[in-house]
Amino acid sequence: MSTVSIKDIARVAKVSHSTVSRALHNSPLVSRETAERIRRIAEEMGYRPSAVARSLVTRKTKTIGVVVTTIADPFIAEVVSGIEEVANDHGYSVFLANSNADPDREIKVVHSFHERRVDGILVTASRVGALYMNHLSEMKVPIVLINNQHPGEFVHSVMIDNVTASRTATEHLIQLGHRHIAYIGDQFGYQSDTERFAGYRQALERSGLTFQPELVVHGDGKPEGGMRAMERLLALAPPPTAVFCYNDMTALGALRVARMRGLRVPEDISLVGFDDLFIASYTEPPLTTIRQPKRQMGRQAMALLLQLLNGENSQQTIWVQGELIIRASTAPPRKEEAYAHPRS
Amino acid sequence: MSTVSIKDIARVAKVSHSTVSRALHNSPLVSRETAERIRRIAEEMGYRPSAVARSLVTRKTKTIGVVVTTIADPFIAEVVSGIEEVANDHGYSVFLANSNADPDREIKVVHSFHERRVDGILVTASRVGALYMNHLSEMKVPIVLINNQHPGEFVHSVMIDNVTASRTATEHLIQLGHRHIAYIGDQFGYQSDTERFAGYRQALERSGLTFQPELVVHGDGKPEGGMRAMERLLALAPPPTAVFCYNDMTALGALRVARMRGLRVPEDISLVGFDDLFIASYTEPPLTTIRQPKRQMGRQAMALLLQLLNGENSQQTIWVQGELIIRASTAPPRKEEAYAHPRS
DNA sequence: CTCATGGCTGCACACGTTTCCAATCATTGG
DNA sequence: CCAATGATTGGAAACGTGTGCAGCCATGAG
Repeated sequence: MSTVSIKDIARVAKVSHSTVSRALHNSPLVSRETAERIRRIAEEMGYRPSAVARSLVTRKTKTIGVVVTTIADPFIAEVVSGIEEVANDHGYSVFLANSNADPDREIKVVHSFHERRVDGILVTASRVGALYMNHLSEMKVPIVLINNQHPGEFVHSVMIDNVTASRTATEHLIQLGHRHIAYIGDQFGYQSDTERFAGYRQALERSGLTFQPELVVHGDGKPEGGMRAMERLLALAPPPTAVFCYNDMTALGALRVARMRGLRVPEDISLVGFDDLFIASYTEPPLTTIRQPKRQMGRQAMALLLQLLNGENSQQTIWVQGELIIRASTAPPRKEEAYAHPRS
Repeated sequence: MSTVSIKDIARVAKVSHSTVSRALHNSPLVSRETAERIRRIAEEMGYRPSAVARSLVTRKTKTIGVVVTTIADPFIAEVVSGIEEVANDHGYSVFLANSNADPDREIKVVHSFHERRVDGILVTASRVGALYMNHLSEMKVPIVLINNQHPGEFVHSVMIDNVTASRTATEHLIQLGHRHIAYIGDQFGYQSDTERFAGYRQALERSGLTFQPELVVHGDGKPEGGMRAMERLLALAPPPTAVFCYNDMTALGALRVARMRGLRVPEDISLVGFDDLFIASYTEPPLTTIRQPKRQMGRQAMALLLQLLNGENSQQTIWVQGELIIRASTAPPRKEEAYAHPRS
C-alpha cells in the first residue's frame, strides 16, 4: 500500500497495466496523449518501478558483486571507487563484500552473490584459491579479476605488469649508483611478490650485478613486516645502501626502522615502494615509488565486465603499466660505500 | 535452463513445488523422509534459491544501501568495513554507492536504492542537504546516519562526541604548558568543525586562557588545506607553540609545512590530529590524535539499523567517545616561549 | 459500402517464490 | 465399523513487471 505499483497507476488512468508499462518505457505502441497522461500520473503518485519484479522477468538484475579482502585497504578502496563510478554510470549497482581472506567467508559471499543473481563479479583479493574459483565458476557469470593471476580458462582480468615495473624501480636505484640493493618481499608464495622479485633480479642481471640471496628478506605486505625485515637487513655487514620494497606499506615500516636506527633517508639509505598510496607523498621524506593507476584499473575492470555483459567477446586480460614516481627517498649512495662494493 | 528452480526439483522428486519450498525451509509440515530426499536432490542439482523471487513475495530484500561521499576516504572505508561485517553476519548484503558530494549523484543514488527496495539505508557523508533528506524520507525506510547532524525527526544516528573529544585534546596541550594554541578547522560551516572548535574554546575557557581569533584558521579537511593554514599560522608573530587540527589529514599537511620551515616537531611546535587514521602511527613523528572507533561505529550503526528493521524501537542517537592517543608529536613548549606568553 | 490496413489497447501468461486453504490418507477412540 | 483427528500433500493465488497475441476502432482505398 505504501508503495505504488503499475496497477495502481492503471486503475487511476483507467487503462490496463500493460499500457502503463509501455508508456513508462516510451514504447511507440502507445499514443502520445495517453503516454503523457500516464507518465504525469506516475510522477504525481511518486511511482518507483520495482527492480526486483523487473529482474524476475528480465532475468537481469543490473547488479554486480565486488569481493575484496577488505575495503579498509587503501589500495583496494581506490580500485573499488573506480569500479563503482563506471558501474553507476551504466545503471549497475554494486554489492560489496569483504572476504577478510577467510575461505569460509569467501564461499559464503559467492553463494550470496549467486542467490542474488548478480550479473557479473569482480574480485580484488590477493589470492584466489582453486576451491573458491570453482564455486565462482559454478554460477556461469562473467568474472573479472584485478591483479590476480590464475590459470583459469574462462576468467578475464586486468593486471599490472609487475616485472617491468619493479625492474624499472630497481634500475632507478642502480642508475643512482647503488650496487648493494635489497628487496623486501611479501609473504612467500604470492604471485605478485614472485613477479616483483623477478623484476628486481632482471634489473640486477642486466646491469651485471650479482644477485646476493642474503639481501632478499620477506615481510607481510604491512608496516610490521617491513619493520622486521628492515631490522634483519640492517644487521647485515655491510648493510644494503638501498631497499626496494614490495609495497608502500612495507616501505612505511622500513622507513620507520631506518629512522629509529638513526639512519637518514635518503642520505644513508635509499628506499623505494610500490603502489603510490596517498600517504606516499606525505611520508618524511616523501617516498619514491611505483604508481599503480588504481582507480583507472577499477574503471577498466568494470568496462571489461560491461563488454562481457553485452556479449562482446573481448581480450582476456588487460595489462597496465606502473609509473616510477621519483620523490625524495632515493639518492646516490655515499661515496665510500659506492666504492666499497663495486660492480663484481 | 541453466539455473534450477524449485519446480525442477519438484518434477524430479515427484512432489509439488510447495512441498519443495517447505522442505527447504525445514518446515515441520513435511515428513522427515521426503524432506531429506528433497534436500538431497536439491543439493545434487546445485539449487540456489532466487533471492529476487523471494523478495518479491516477502517484500523484504535483505539488502541495505550505504551511501558515502567516497570509499577512497580511509575514515569512511573503516566505517564501511564495520557495517559490512555485521550486515553479512545477519544475512544482509550491502549496496555501496559513492555520492562524491555531488547533489545530483546523491539523488540518483537514493532513487536507485529505492527502486532496488533496500530494507534500510546508512549514510556516511560529511553533510546531508535538506533536499536530499526529503528524497531519503520519501521511501519510508529506516535510515541511520553516521557522524551527521541533522535536525530530521525520524532519522537515527551514531555520532562521536566532538566537543568532549576536542576539549580533551586541547586540554592535553594546555597541561603540557602550552598557552598559545592554534586551531586549524575544516571548511567553514561544517557541523563537526563547529563542534570541534567549540571543544577547543571550552578548554581554553576552563583554563582561563583568552581566546585569540587570529589563532583560528581554516583548511579543507585535506593535507593541502592543512599546509595553507599552517603557513598562515607560522607567519604570525609570535607563532603558536601548538596546533590542534580538525583531522589527521589536516595535521599531515601542517606537519609537512612545519618540517619545510625547519621546525622540529614536537620540540619547536606540538601537533594534534583527530580520527587516528592508520597513518597517524607512521608519520614522523607519530601523531598524537583523538581516536574515533571507526569500525566500531560502523558496527553500531548497522546494529541500530537491525533493531529498527526488527521493529524494536531503540534510542534515537548513539553517542561514542573519542580517545586521546598520545604519541610523539606533542611535548612541552620550549621554556622561553612558555614564559613569553604567560597566562593572561 | 465493404474490406483491408494500421494504430492502440487489453488479456493472459511468465518469471520463482511463499503461503493459505482444501484435500487426501492413515490412525485411533468409541 | 464409523467418525474424528492429525499428519502430509497439492492447488492456487499473490508479489510487480514485461511482452506476445488477439482484438478493437478508425481510416482510406477500391
